[in-house]
Amino acid sequence: MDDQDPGLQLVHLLRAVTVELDLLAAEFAGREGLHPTDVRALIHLLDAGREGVRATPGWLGAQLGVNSASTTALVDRLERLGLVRRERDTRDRRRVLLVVQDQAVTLGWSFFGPLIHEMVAEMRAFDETELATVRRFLLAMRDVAATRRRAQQDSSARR
Amino acid sequence: MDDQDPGLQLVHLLRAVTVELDLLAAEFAGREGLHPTDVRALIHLLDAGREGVRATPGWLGAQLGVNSASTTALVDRLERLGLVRRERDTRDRRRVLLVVQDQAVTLGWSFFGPLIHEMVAEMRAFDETELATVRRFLLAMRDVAATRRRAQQDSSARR
DNA sequence: TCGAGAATCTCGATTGTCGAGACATTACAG
DNA sequence: CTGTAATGTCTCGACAATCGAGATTCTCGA
Repeated sequence: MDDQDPGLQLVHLLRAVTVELDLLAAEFAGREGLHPTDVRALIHLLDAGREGVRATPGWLGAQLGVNSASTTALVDRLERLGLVRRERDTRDRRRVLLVVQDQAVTLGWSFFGPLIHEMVAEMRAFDETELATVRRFLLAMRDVAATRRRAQQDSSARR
Repeated sequence: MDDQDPGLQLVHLLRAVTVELDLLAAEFAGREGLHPTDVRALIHLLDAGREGVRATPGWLGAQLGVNSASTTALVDRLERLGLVRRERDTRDRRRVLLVVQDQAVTLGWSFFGPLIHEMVAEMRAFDETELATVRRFLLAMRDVAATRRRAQQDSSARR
């Protein structure tokens, strides 16, 4: 009935994966009494911690695509939950540094840990060459999306 | 500093792709004056249309993971925007069928069309064997997420 | 020193989401 | 056939996440 083109099939499949992951995150959010945005923020904060990036409200808001008022409210929530702590930057005192608390790491792991574990386990069915191919593919798709997003941001900022 | 494990790398990369796609959808939503949920609904409605599935409010709500009140409000919005039309099912008169309007298809294509096109173009850098590998990989990841989600839904429904 | 610009926060309004429950319809047991 | 349970959708009231506009505090270059 549809999709002879293997390319189209893959696009739909990739989207199906993102749909599933989003629903999984939403489910986790609901169970923990936090909102989908909070989970997304948690992801970025943990990434930042792992990569040694210094997180600030402005940075976080940019990552999530929300405005500054929402970011403040978001950080308030995360702070109230004990997931992050606000700390004035001593160098640039306009800035606030978001310090990820241990509890956030624990919470993040309780959700992502098992998921990651299962995914990595599934990957054992692929040899190194195949994983390299997948990696190349995902990088290409990410770049398409990222490039397209930047282009549209610019064109809307120009108005 | 991190990630010697190629498996972990891939998990993070997969997540990065979903983050980009979500942001892209959010950007599109904001530009068109609709909400992220509306875009997600549009995706599922177009899929249903393409696959010949008869969409109803209950079905749509289940796809999106929102409750019935939100679903009603969502369908109200979509109907007001002229994207779908409500139509009573003559066989089971409790049901309402969601008929996707041409305008929805046009709108969906204006967003997904170029994106899909670029992605398919990028895939020309892969031969058939490689695409088959990617397909196998994505199917595995989707199933991990889907299985995990169902498991957690069941465990929370049991309470 | 002064002014432009950056980073964060406050305020008021809008609106998407939820929980509980109403209503109509269908399915099924007796 | 009849009454009862289950299903699909919608209504209502409350909550809270988000936004736009603007205030505040601070940095940095002229």
